[in-house]
Amino acid sequence: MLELAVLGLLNESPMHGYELNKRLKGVLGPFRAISYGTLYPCLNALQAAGYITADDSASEVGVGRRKKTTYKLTAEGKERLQEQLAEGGPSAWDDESFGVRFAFFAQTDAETRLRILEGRRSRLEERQENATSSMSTTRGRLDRYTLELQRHGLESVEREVRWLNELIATERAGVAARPARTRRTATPQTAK
Amino acid sequence: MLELAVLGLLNESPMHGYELNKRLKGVLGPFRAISYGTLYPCLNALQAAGYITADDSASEVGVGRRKKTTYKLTAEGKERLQEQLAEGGPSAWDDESFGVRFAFFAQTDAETRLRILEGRRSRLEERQENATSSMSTTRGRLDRYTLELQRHGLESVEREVRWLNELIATERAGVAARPARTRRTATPQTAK
DNA sequence: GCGCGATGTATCGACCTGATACATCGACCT
DNA sequence: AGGTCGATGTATCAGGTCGATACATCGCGC
Repeated sequence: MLELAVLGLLNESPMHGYELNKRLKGVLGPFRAISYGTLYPCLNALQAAGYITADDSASEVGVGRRKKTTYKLTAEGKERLQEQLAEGGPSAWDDESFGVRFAFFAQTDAETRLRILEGRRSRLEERQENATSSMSTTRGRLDRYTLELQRHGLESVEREVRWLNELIATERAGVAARPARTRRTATPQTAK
Repeated sequence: MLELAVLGLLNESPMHGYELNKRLKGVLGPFRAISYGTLYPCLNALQAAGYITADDSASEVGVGRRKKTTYKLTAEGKERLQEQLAEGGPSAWDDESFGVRFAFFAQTDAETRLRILEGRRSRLEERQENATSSMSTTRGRLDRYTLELQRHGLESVEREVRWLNELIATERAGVAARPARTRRTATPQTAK
């Protein structure tokens, strides 16, 4: 999750932890930043796994120099990123994950984009059912505020579904225009 | 946070951990349930602090009886709940907290309701500014999808602000109708 | 009489957050 | 020059939370 975001950002250009964090909040939401207590351990793990390198540019000029560490993707890191982007499984429809996956859609192939969009939509529809069924169960026994909160929540979900519908339609139109061309030996998909 | 939700729910009626968890998901979002790994430790802490009691109804009929623990608010617990409800500080405008605070608005006095609603709104407006300013900074350098994500996020925030505006208007009208009557010696407010 | 899904309690490792600490840099003020 | 202040930059830790997992009982239908 965070791993994907970091890899994707570093793929655009190498940068410091601090800048990474700022860019991250533009990608994760676009609100909601993550904390350094999460980022730095993640960076260390990524480095240990060989997906990124950490150039410590302080070697010059001896003491007192400000510590700056520039992180860069390795070849393995790029491969890893491609893997992650291609994998559009159920974990990608979560609130948290979806935003990140979507943010890197430009680097994702059309098939995966569609799968993620549709997965997200069905996840949302599932929620609508849960909510409406639980509302009819507790029929009228809630106070005004609780009711209003649920109504607003439900409306938000409906809005997101409509948004997804538009996106899906656009994607399909795009796919129809240049059919299944992703410059890659199409791994034979089991139809539907 | 979770503490408030548990206290508020138990104030309506005593219940088991399992039911508590189900009700919680009706209150926290109304999506997003919390896990038992969070709930039970919290219940234990609450019990240790003397805010709730845990009646273990298995004492009868000897062995093999199914374990059921009914949690109930104590007098201290009710006091604690009132404290928590009255305290409408900055921590209450967070995404997570706000939903819970709102769900118990029926038990909250009008003044606090208004403070929380307005605090939430200013929090949201702050976000709008951040987002729009960072958008003009990175002017045009984002791809189509990132842009679309930000646009949608911003639109959601705008919608919530409008929602809050309506709620605030309603609250004010209500306060105007029965002026400052909360059956409680009005602690002399510094005007405005 | 037997399986199966809902009810019910509980814990553990892995992960994340918010607070905190420390240090340097550039810019502006006096 | 000297000073303060906010942004940049790296890092850790206690405490809280999640998801998975384990166990056991209840009521129901077949």
